Amino acid sequence: MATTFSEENYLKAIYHISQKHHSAVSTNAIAEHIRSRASSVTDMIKKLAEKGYVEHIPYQGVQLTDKGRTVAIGVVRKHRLWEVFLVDKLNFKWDEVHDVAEQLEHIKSEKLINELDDFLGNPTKDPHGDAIPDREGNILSTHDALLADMAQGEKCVCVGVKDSSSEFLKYLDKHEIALGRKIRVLEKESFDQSLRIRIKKNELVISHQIAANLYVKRL
Amino acid sequence: MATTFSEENYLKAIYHISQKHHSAVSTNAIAEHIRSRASSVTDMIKKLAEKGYVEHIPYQGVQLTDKGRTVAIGVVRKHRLWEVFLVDKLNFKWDEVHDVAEQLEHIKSEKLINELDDFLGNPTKDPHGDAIPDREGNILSTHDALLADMAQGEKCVCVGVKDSSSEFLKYLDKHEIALGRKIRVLEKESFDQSLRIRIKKNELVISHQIAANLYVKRL
DNA sequence: TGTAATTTTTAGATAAGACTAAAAATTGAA
DNA sequence: TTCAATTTTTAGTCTTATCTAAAAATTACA
Repeated sequence: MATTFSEENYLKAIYHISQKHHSAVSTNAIAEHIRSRASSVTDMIKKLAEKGYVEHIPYQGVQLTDKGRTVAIGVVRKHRLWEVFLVDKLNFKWDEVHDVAEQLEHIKSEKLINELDDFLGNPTKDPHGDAIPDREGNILSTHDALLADMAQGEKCVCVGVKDSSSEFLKYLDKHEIALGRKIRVLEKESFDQSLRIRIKKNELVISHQIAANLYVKRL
Repeated sequence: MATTFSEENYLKAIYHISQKHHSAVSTNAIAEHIRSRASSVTDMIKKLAEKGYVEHIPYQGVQLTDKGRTVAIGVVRKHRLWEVFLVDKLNFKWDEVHDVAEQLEHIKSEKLINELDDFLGNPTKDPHGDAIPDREGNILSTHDALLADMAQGEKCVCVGVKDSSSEFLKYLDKHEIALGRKIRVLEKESFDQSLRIRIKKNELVISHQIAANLYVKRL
C-alpha cells in the first residue's frame, strides 16, 4: 500500500502538530495547518484510519499509529535531507528551500534517500537547525532553550529557528544572525521583553517576537 | 498555467514518439507508449489542444506546438540530468535510474534544475548516452550509427543504447559492454547477422538484436 | 442545566484522470 | 467500391481529493 502525496501531507501535519501539543490532534488544527477545510480533513482521517495510519475517536481527534508515525518520520527525514542538499550542494539560501523540499519529500525510493544521506555526510540537522531522523526513524528531541529564555548577561549560541518562514529567515539574514553564531544578552527590557544583544561585535536590539523564535544553547 | 504530472507525461511521450516517426503521432501510439487506453489519450489530447500544447486533427494525430515542445524538452532535460546525478553522485547503476528519474523529472523549480546542471558540470549526455538539452532547450541530435551497421573488420566505440530497459542494460553489464568501450567487429555471420566482436581483449558473440540496440561511433 | 457557540461530521457537488463498452470514422482489401 | 477490420472518439462510470452548506455532536457559560 503505497501512500499518496496527500496522505503523506496529512500524516506529516498530524506528526508536527502532535509534537507541539502532546495530545490528540483536532480536525480543525489539521485543516488550519494544511490550509484546507475541516470537512476535507474528516474525509482523509477516515481513509487514514481505515488504512491503519491513525486512530480516530470522533470529536476527540486523531493519533498516529506506529505505522503512521513511521511514514510521517520518513517524510520529515526526506524533507530535511533534501533541504541540506539544496543548501550545501546547490547554493540555495535557507529561506528558499521549503517549496522545493515539499515536492522532493514525496519521491519514493529507499535507495535514493539513503544514498543521499551518505552523500551529504549523514547530517543530523537541517539548515534551520531541525533534527534529521536517521534511517531507522530515530530522531533526537533536543528541547532547546529559546533566546527569549536567556537572562541578562548570559551567553549562548544559535542552534535553530522555531519559525522557518521565509520572512523570519530573511530578517535574521539581514541582521547577520546565523546558526552557530554566539550571542550575549546585554540587557533585557522588562517592559516589552525586548533584548539588547551583542552578536559579531555589534549591538542589536531585537523584539520578544524574534527572541521567542530562535533556539539557542547556553554557553 | 502549471502543467500536471500527467500532462507532462503525455507531452514527453508525444515528443519521444515524434522523434522516431517524424510524422503526426497517433492516439494508439501514445496509448501504447504510456500504457493506457486510447480513450484516455483522446481525453488528454483534447485538454492539451485546448491549452495550446498540441495541434490535433481528429483521426490524423497530434503534433507538439512550440509551447508543447518546450515543456516536453524541459521534462527530458530534467529526467536526464537527474539520471546523471543518480549515477555520478549516488552510486546508482545505469539500469536502476529510470523509475526514480520518472518521479524527479516532475519537480518544479527553475533554480533547482539549473543549479543541478552546474553542480554536475553541465553534462551533455546521460548515463545511457542520450543527449541532455541545455537550458535553452537546444539538443544535439547526433544520429549515431548502430553496432549492427558496422562491417567486418571495422572498429568503433560504444556511445549509447537505443533500448534502455533494465534487462538490456544488465545484459551489457554482464558482458562488460559499457559506454566508451572500444569494439572491433571480427566477423559478421550472414545467416543471422550475429557478430563476433573483440571487446576488452575478449571475444564475444552477440546477436543482431543486441547489435541493433547499441549506438557506436566509427573509429 | 439549558441554550448558544464551536467543532465535527454528513451530504452532495466538482474536477482530474483513468477505465469499459459502444458508436463513428477511416482504411484497406477483395 | 463496398464491406470488414482497425482506429478513434463518445458516453458513461469510477476513484481521489477537494469544496460548500447543512446537520449533528460537543463544549462552554450564564
